[in-house]
Amino acid sequence: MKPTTEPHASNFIREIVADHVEAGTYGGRVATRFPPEPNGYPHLGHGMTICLNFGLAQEFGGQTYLRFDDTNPETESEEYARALEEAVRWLGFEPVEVRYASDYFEQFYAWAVDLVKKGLAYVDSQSEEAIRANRGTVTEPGTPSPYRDRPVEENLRLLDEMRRGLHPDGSHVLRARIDTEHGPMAHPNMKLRDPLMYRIRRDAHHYRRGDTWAIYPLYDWAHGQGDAIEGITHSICTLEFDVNRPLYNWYLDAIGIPEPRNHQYEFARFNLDYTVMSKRKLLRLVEEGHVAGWDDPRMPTLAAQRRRGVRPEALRSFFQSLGVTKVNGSIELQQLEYAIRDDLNHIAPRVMAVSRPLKLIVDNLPEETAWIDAPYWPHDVTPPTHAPTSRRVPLTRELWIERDDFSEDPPKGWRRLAPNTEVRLRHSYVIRCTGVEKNDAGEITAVRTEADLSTFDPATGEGQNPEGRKVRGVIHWVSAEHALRAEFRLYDRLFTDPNPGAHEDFLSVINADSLVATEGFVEPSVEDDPADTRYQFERLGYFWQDPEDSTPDALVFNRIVALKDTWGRVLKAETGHHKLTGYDAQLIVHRNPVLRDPASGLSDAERATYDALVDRGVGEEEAAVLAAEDALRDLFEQVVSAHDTPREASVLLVHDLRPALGDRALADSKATPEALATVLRLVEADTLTRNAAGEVASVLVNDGGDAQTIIAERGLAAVRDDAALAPDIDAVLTEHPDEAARYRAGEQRLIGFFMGQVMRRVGKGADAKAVQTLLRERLDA
RNA sequence: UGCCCGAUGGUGUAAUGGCAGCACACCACUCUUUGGAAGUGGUUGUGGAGGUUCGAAUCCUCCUCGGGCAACCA
Repeated sequence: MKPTTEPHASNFIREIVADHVEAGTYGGRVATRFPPEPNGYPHLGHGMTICLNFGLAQEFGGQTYLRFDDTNPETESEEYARALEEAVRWLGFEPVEVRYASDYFEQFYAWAVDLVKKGLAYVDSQSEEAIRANRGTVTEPGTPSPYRDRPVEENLRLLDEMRRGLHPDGSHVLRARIDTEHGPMAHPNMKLRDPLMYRIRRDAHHYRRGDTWAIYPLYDWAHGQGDAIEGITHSICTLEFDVNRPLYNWYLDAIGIPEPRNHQYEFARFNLDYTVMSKRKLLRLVEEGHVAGWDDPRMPTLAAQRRRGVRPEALRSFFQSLGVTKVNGSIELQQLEYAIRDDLNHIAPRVMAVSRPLKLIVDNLPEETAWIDAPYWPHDVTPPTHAPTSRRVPLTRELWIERDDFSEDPPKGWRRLAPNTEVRLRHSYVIRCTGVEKNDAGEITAVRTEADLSTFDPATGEGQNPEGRKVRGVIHWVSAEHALRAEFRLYDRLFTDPNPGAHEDFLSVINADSLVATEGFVEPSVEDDPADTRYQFERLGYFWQDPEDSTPDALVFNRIVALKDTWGRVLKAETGHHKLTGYDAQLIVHRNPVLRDPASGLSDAERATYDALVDRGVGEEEAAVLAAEDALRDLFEQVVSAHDTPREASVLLVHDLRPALGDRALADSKATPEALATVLRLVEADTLTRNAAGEVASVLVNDGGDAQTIIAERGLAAVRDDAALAPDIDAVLTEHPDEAARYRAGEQRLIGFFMGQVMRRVGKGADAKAVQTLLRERLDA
């Protein structure tokens, strides 16, 4: 495996893959796929999926296919497919091969014929409406189609005719014929009510297959099979497909794909605040002209982020920071912005630009231009190798400064220029404001200043503070004579509400100021740089030239991301303007504790059983479980008849045996009543600790056998005498002197830490009470 | 309302019965020729109620809340 720079943060899917690799489930092989439908431009969500799939395979020495899920000719196109492919490469990944679901159509069809022959699929000739109506609802079962038992020969003939385009759209479909214990068309999972496999699209033109096919497979009848054909091991998709998983497996069973085969795992897609991510909504933004196109830098598409100037490194680190879970949530914009800044900070040379110019005149400077050798990098950034470390910046009497950097009536905390105050010109003199010039309208047209010539030496680039005073403010500037004219495009969030999708019309919360274009100036040095140089314009943010619109004669700079703005925060707080990011206080619902009857959910008959159990000494919670679960209660009675301690038996069965079962039925348990009774006897006799009893129960469930043997084999017999425990306790105390000191200093809760350490050393046989007594004795001594 | 999935500070995510940690955000301070970066410190959390256990974010029960599923979309 080739080492990567970014560490692999773990997540639940990675754990599964790692377990499979270690267990050799697929012979150590890992194969993933990125399976987009080419019906839209890829966005950040796709980026996450790309990084997950490719990253996982990369880490475990596996491979990843790019597979276009092009089963719907009506919405898909070559343009989208190319954009998707480009996005993968831009993010830094190379598919082992590019595949198309449409290349598998012949194989899918052969499998479909096979299913028909097996009686597992049929041609349904109901209308679309009838099919929908007969599917039932989430709460009511559906009705089997009158064509469900159509003879195999007829199905075969019709399917062939459908394929050859002999039937109009909508006249027939091919459906899977799924029988379960719930009866036909009655499974609580709607996906399992005879799902459609093929629909007729006679006149649709597929962008790759042309007109060769008159029928097209649906998602479920394509995806798992595509995975199987490619030998995918881990098929990762988003959460909403979890209900499709049983069908995914049903189809694989039906066509006879043996284990070890592809399996589906789901994770939560992420939402980003102040953004929409659905293809439909993005399409509307583009088509209705709310943005300039799919790659408008305000869009969450990868093309847009790229054009904006975001680097793939930043996105990869952002996705990494997000993690992979099954929790539906929303990411704050700052998390993305942090990743972008963090990436740019160490690769972007610092230069000066003025986005909203104001003329400033330094009256006591000489006429001739002074050229200052100004460092590209701040003291705390190590420049990339081979990067130039400085450039020449012209200093003249007339400069442009930022309009926001001067105030006639500065607010509290102002560290910029104001009448009679001093400020440092970045890389140059300390200047003092001596006056302002205004036009007839009273607007400031120029600021007049004088430089303290002792504070800077243009020849050496050395500067020092004036005698006895510390100048805190620093402002950036460009020479009015030498600066290059430029347009600056300042981007902000596209919406004013963190969750635009929650509004009936998401366009109602569109941010009118999401793009502000200004005319300003940039220092002349940029003229000599490669056009794709990413800069930090000091005190403004990270910028680069727009790759579409910028030309040497008409420079256009995109603001990739603003700098973190502590001053802006202070100002807004003081002026009472609430930050856009502020959330409404969450509604706190205080619920009164209610006294609950554990038996409240039981039927009358179960209630009687429950009462009887409680009378025999069984705890209420346990009694409720036993009353509701007949099989478990039968076992309970058998255990009790072997050893008559109902309370203890109920605890063992409900809290130890049942969880050990997991998803399996009780019938799969290998634990005999007699063995369980023995466990109870041993606990009663203090030969077995309660902790170890759970362990024994778990082994009994999985492997059967008798309690005594298991205890002997695993060394689970109770250990409680001081002599046996002392060595381990002493060892733990010696290994953790710091914790011991903290405990003695009053951090009593650390007893839990020590307990854990000792228990881990001795094993489940250790008697917790004895350990604790001994531990306290030692620690208090 | 049937089935499925989920719930840890404001946000994202760790802790796999044993010290509730990390990052973003926020606040304060240090440093600073970027109100950047960096550094130090701090505020804030296991949805609720019971149960099991020496010990529960973790296991069990019920409740609450959120999401998904009834396209000839994927």
